[in-house]
Amino acid sequence: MSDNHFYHDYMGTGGINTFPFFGENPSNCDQPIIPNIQNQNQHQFVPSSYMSLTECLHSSMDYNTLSSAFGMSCSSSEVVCPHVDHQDSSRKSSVPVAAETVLDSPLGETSVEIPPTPNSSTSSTSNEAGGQEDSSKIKKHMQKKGCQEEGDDKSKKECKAKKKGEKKQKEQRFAFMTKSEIDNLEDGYRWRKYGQKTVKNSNFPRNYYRCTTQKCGVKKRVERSYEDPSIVITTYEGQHNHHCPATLRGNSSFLYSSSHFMPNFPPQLFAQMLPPNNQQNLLISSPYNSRNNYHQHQAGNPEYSVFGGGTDDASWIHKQEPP
DNA sequence: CGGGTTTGACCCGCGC
DNA sequence: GCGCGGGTCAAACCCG
Repeated sequence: MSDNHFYHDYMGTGGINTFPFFGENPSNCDQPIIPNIQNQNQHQFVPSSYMSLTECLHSSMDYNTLSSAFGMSCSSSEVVCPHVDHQDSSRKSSVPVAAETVLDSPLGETSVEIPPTPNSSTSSTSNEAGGQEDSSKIKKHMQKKGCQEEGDDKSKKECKAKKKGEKKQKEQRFAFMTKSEIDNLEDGYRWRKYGQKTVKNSNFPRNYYRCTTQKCGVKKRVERSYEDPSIVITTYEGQHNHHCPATLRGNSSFLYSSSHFMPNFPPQLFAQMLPPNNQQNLLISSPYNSRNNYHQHQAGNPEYSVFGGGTDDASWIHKQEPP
């Protein structure tokens, strides 16, 4: 089993598909595959040779491009791990998908992209992530008090009708697997745990976290693979509408890169842009890695493509030395 | 005392 | 309609 995988599920396509970089067989998870983005001819952010992370971030590549490179099309925007969702794929496949995705430019400017899909009748901004949570809270509150207190059948019916109308929109999601002994991997953001559930067919509970920043509705789920307990599956939902707190403390070019330029993009994703064949890769531990280790790796090193392995967090990225 | 965690209860969507 | 399972709430608790 490799240590670093991404899976992709195209929501709304009627079933679970794997992340494009992994081919068509979900069971391919055992084969570590570095994204060959060059082959994704519709994606233009990768030049003829691999670029450095910094180059990537300073290039015309934006969240949009990146997200599409990762298969996060705007109309189908969930990346999931089959280990997590296979067991429940029948449910998932019928979940409606948000028709639009909020994308952040490399400079942190938020833009709204509305894809030309029939479902794209609404639009949203990243700030609505928090608003969505607020509304759901209100909704809950209404359910518990408002609707019940009003009492008469008419208002109850109206309440129900309203609920039917406002079908819950799915936030953009993606999941990744990391080999780690630590469940809650440090990613620079501050999270508050709000729930824990036992998962069917798994000995390990699933933990629910919410970004502690006010009005940021980003959530993440953390669980261990029931197939390989050493693997942590982290699922992010939504997009941060603020800078990474660790960035604000300001202590690393890495944070600057991943969080300033692409504040909503988890650092771990950058690890997927690794050049598979460059000779000198620096594995840089994240500055918010408590151990603050720095490691140098060579191509062919068995630890290559491992991020998080050997330390207590998975926030490593590879950096290509300039030619 | 404020902020985070725990955990039982509740809600909701889905399949049967 | 019912039961199941995932997701969320919120009171109680913990900790620095």
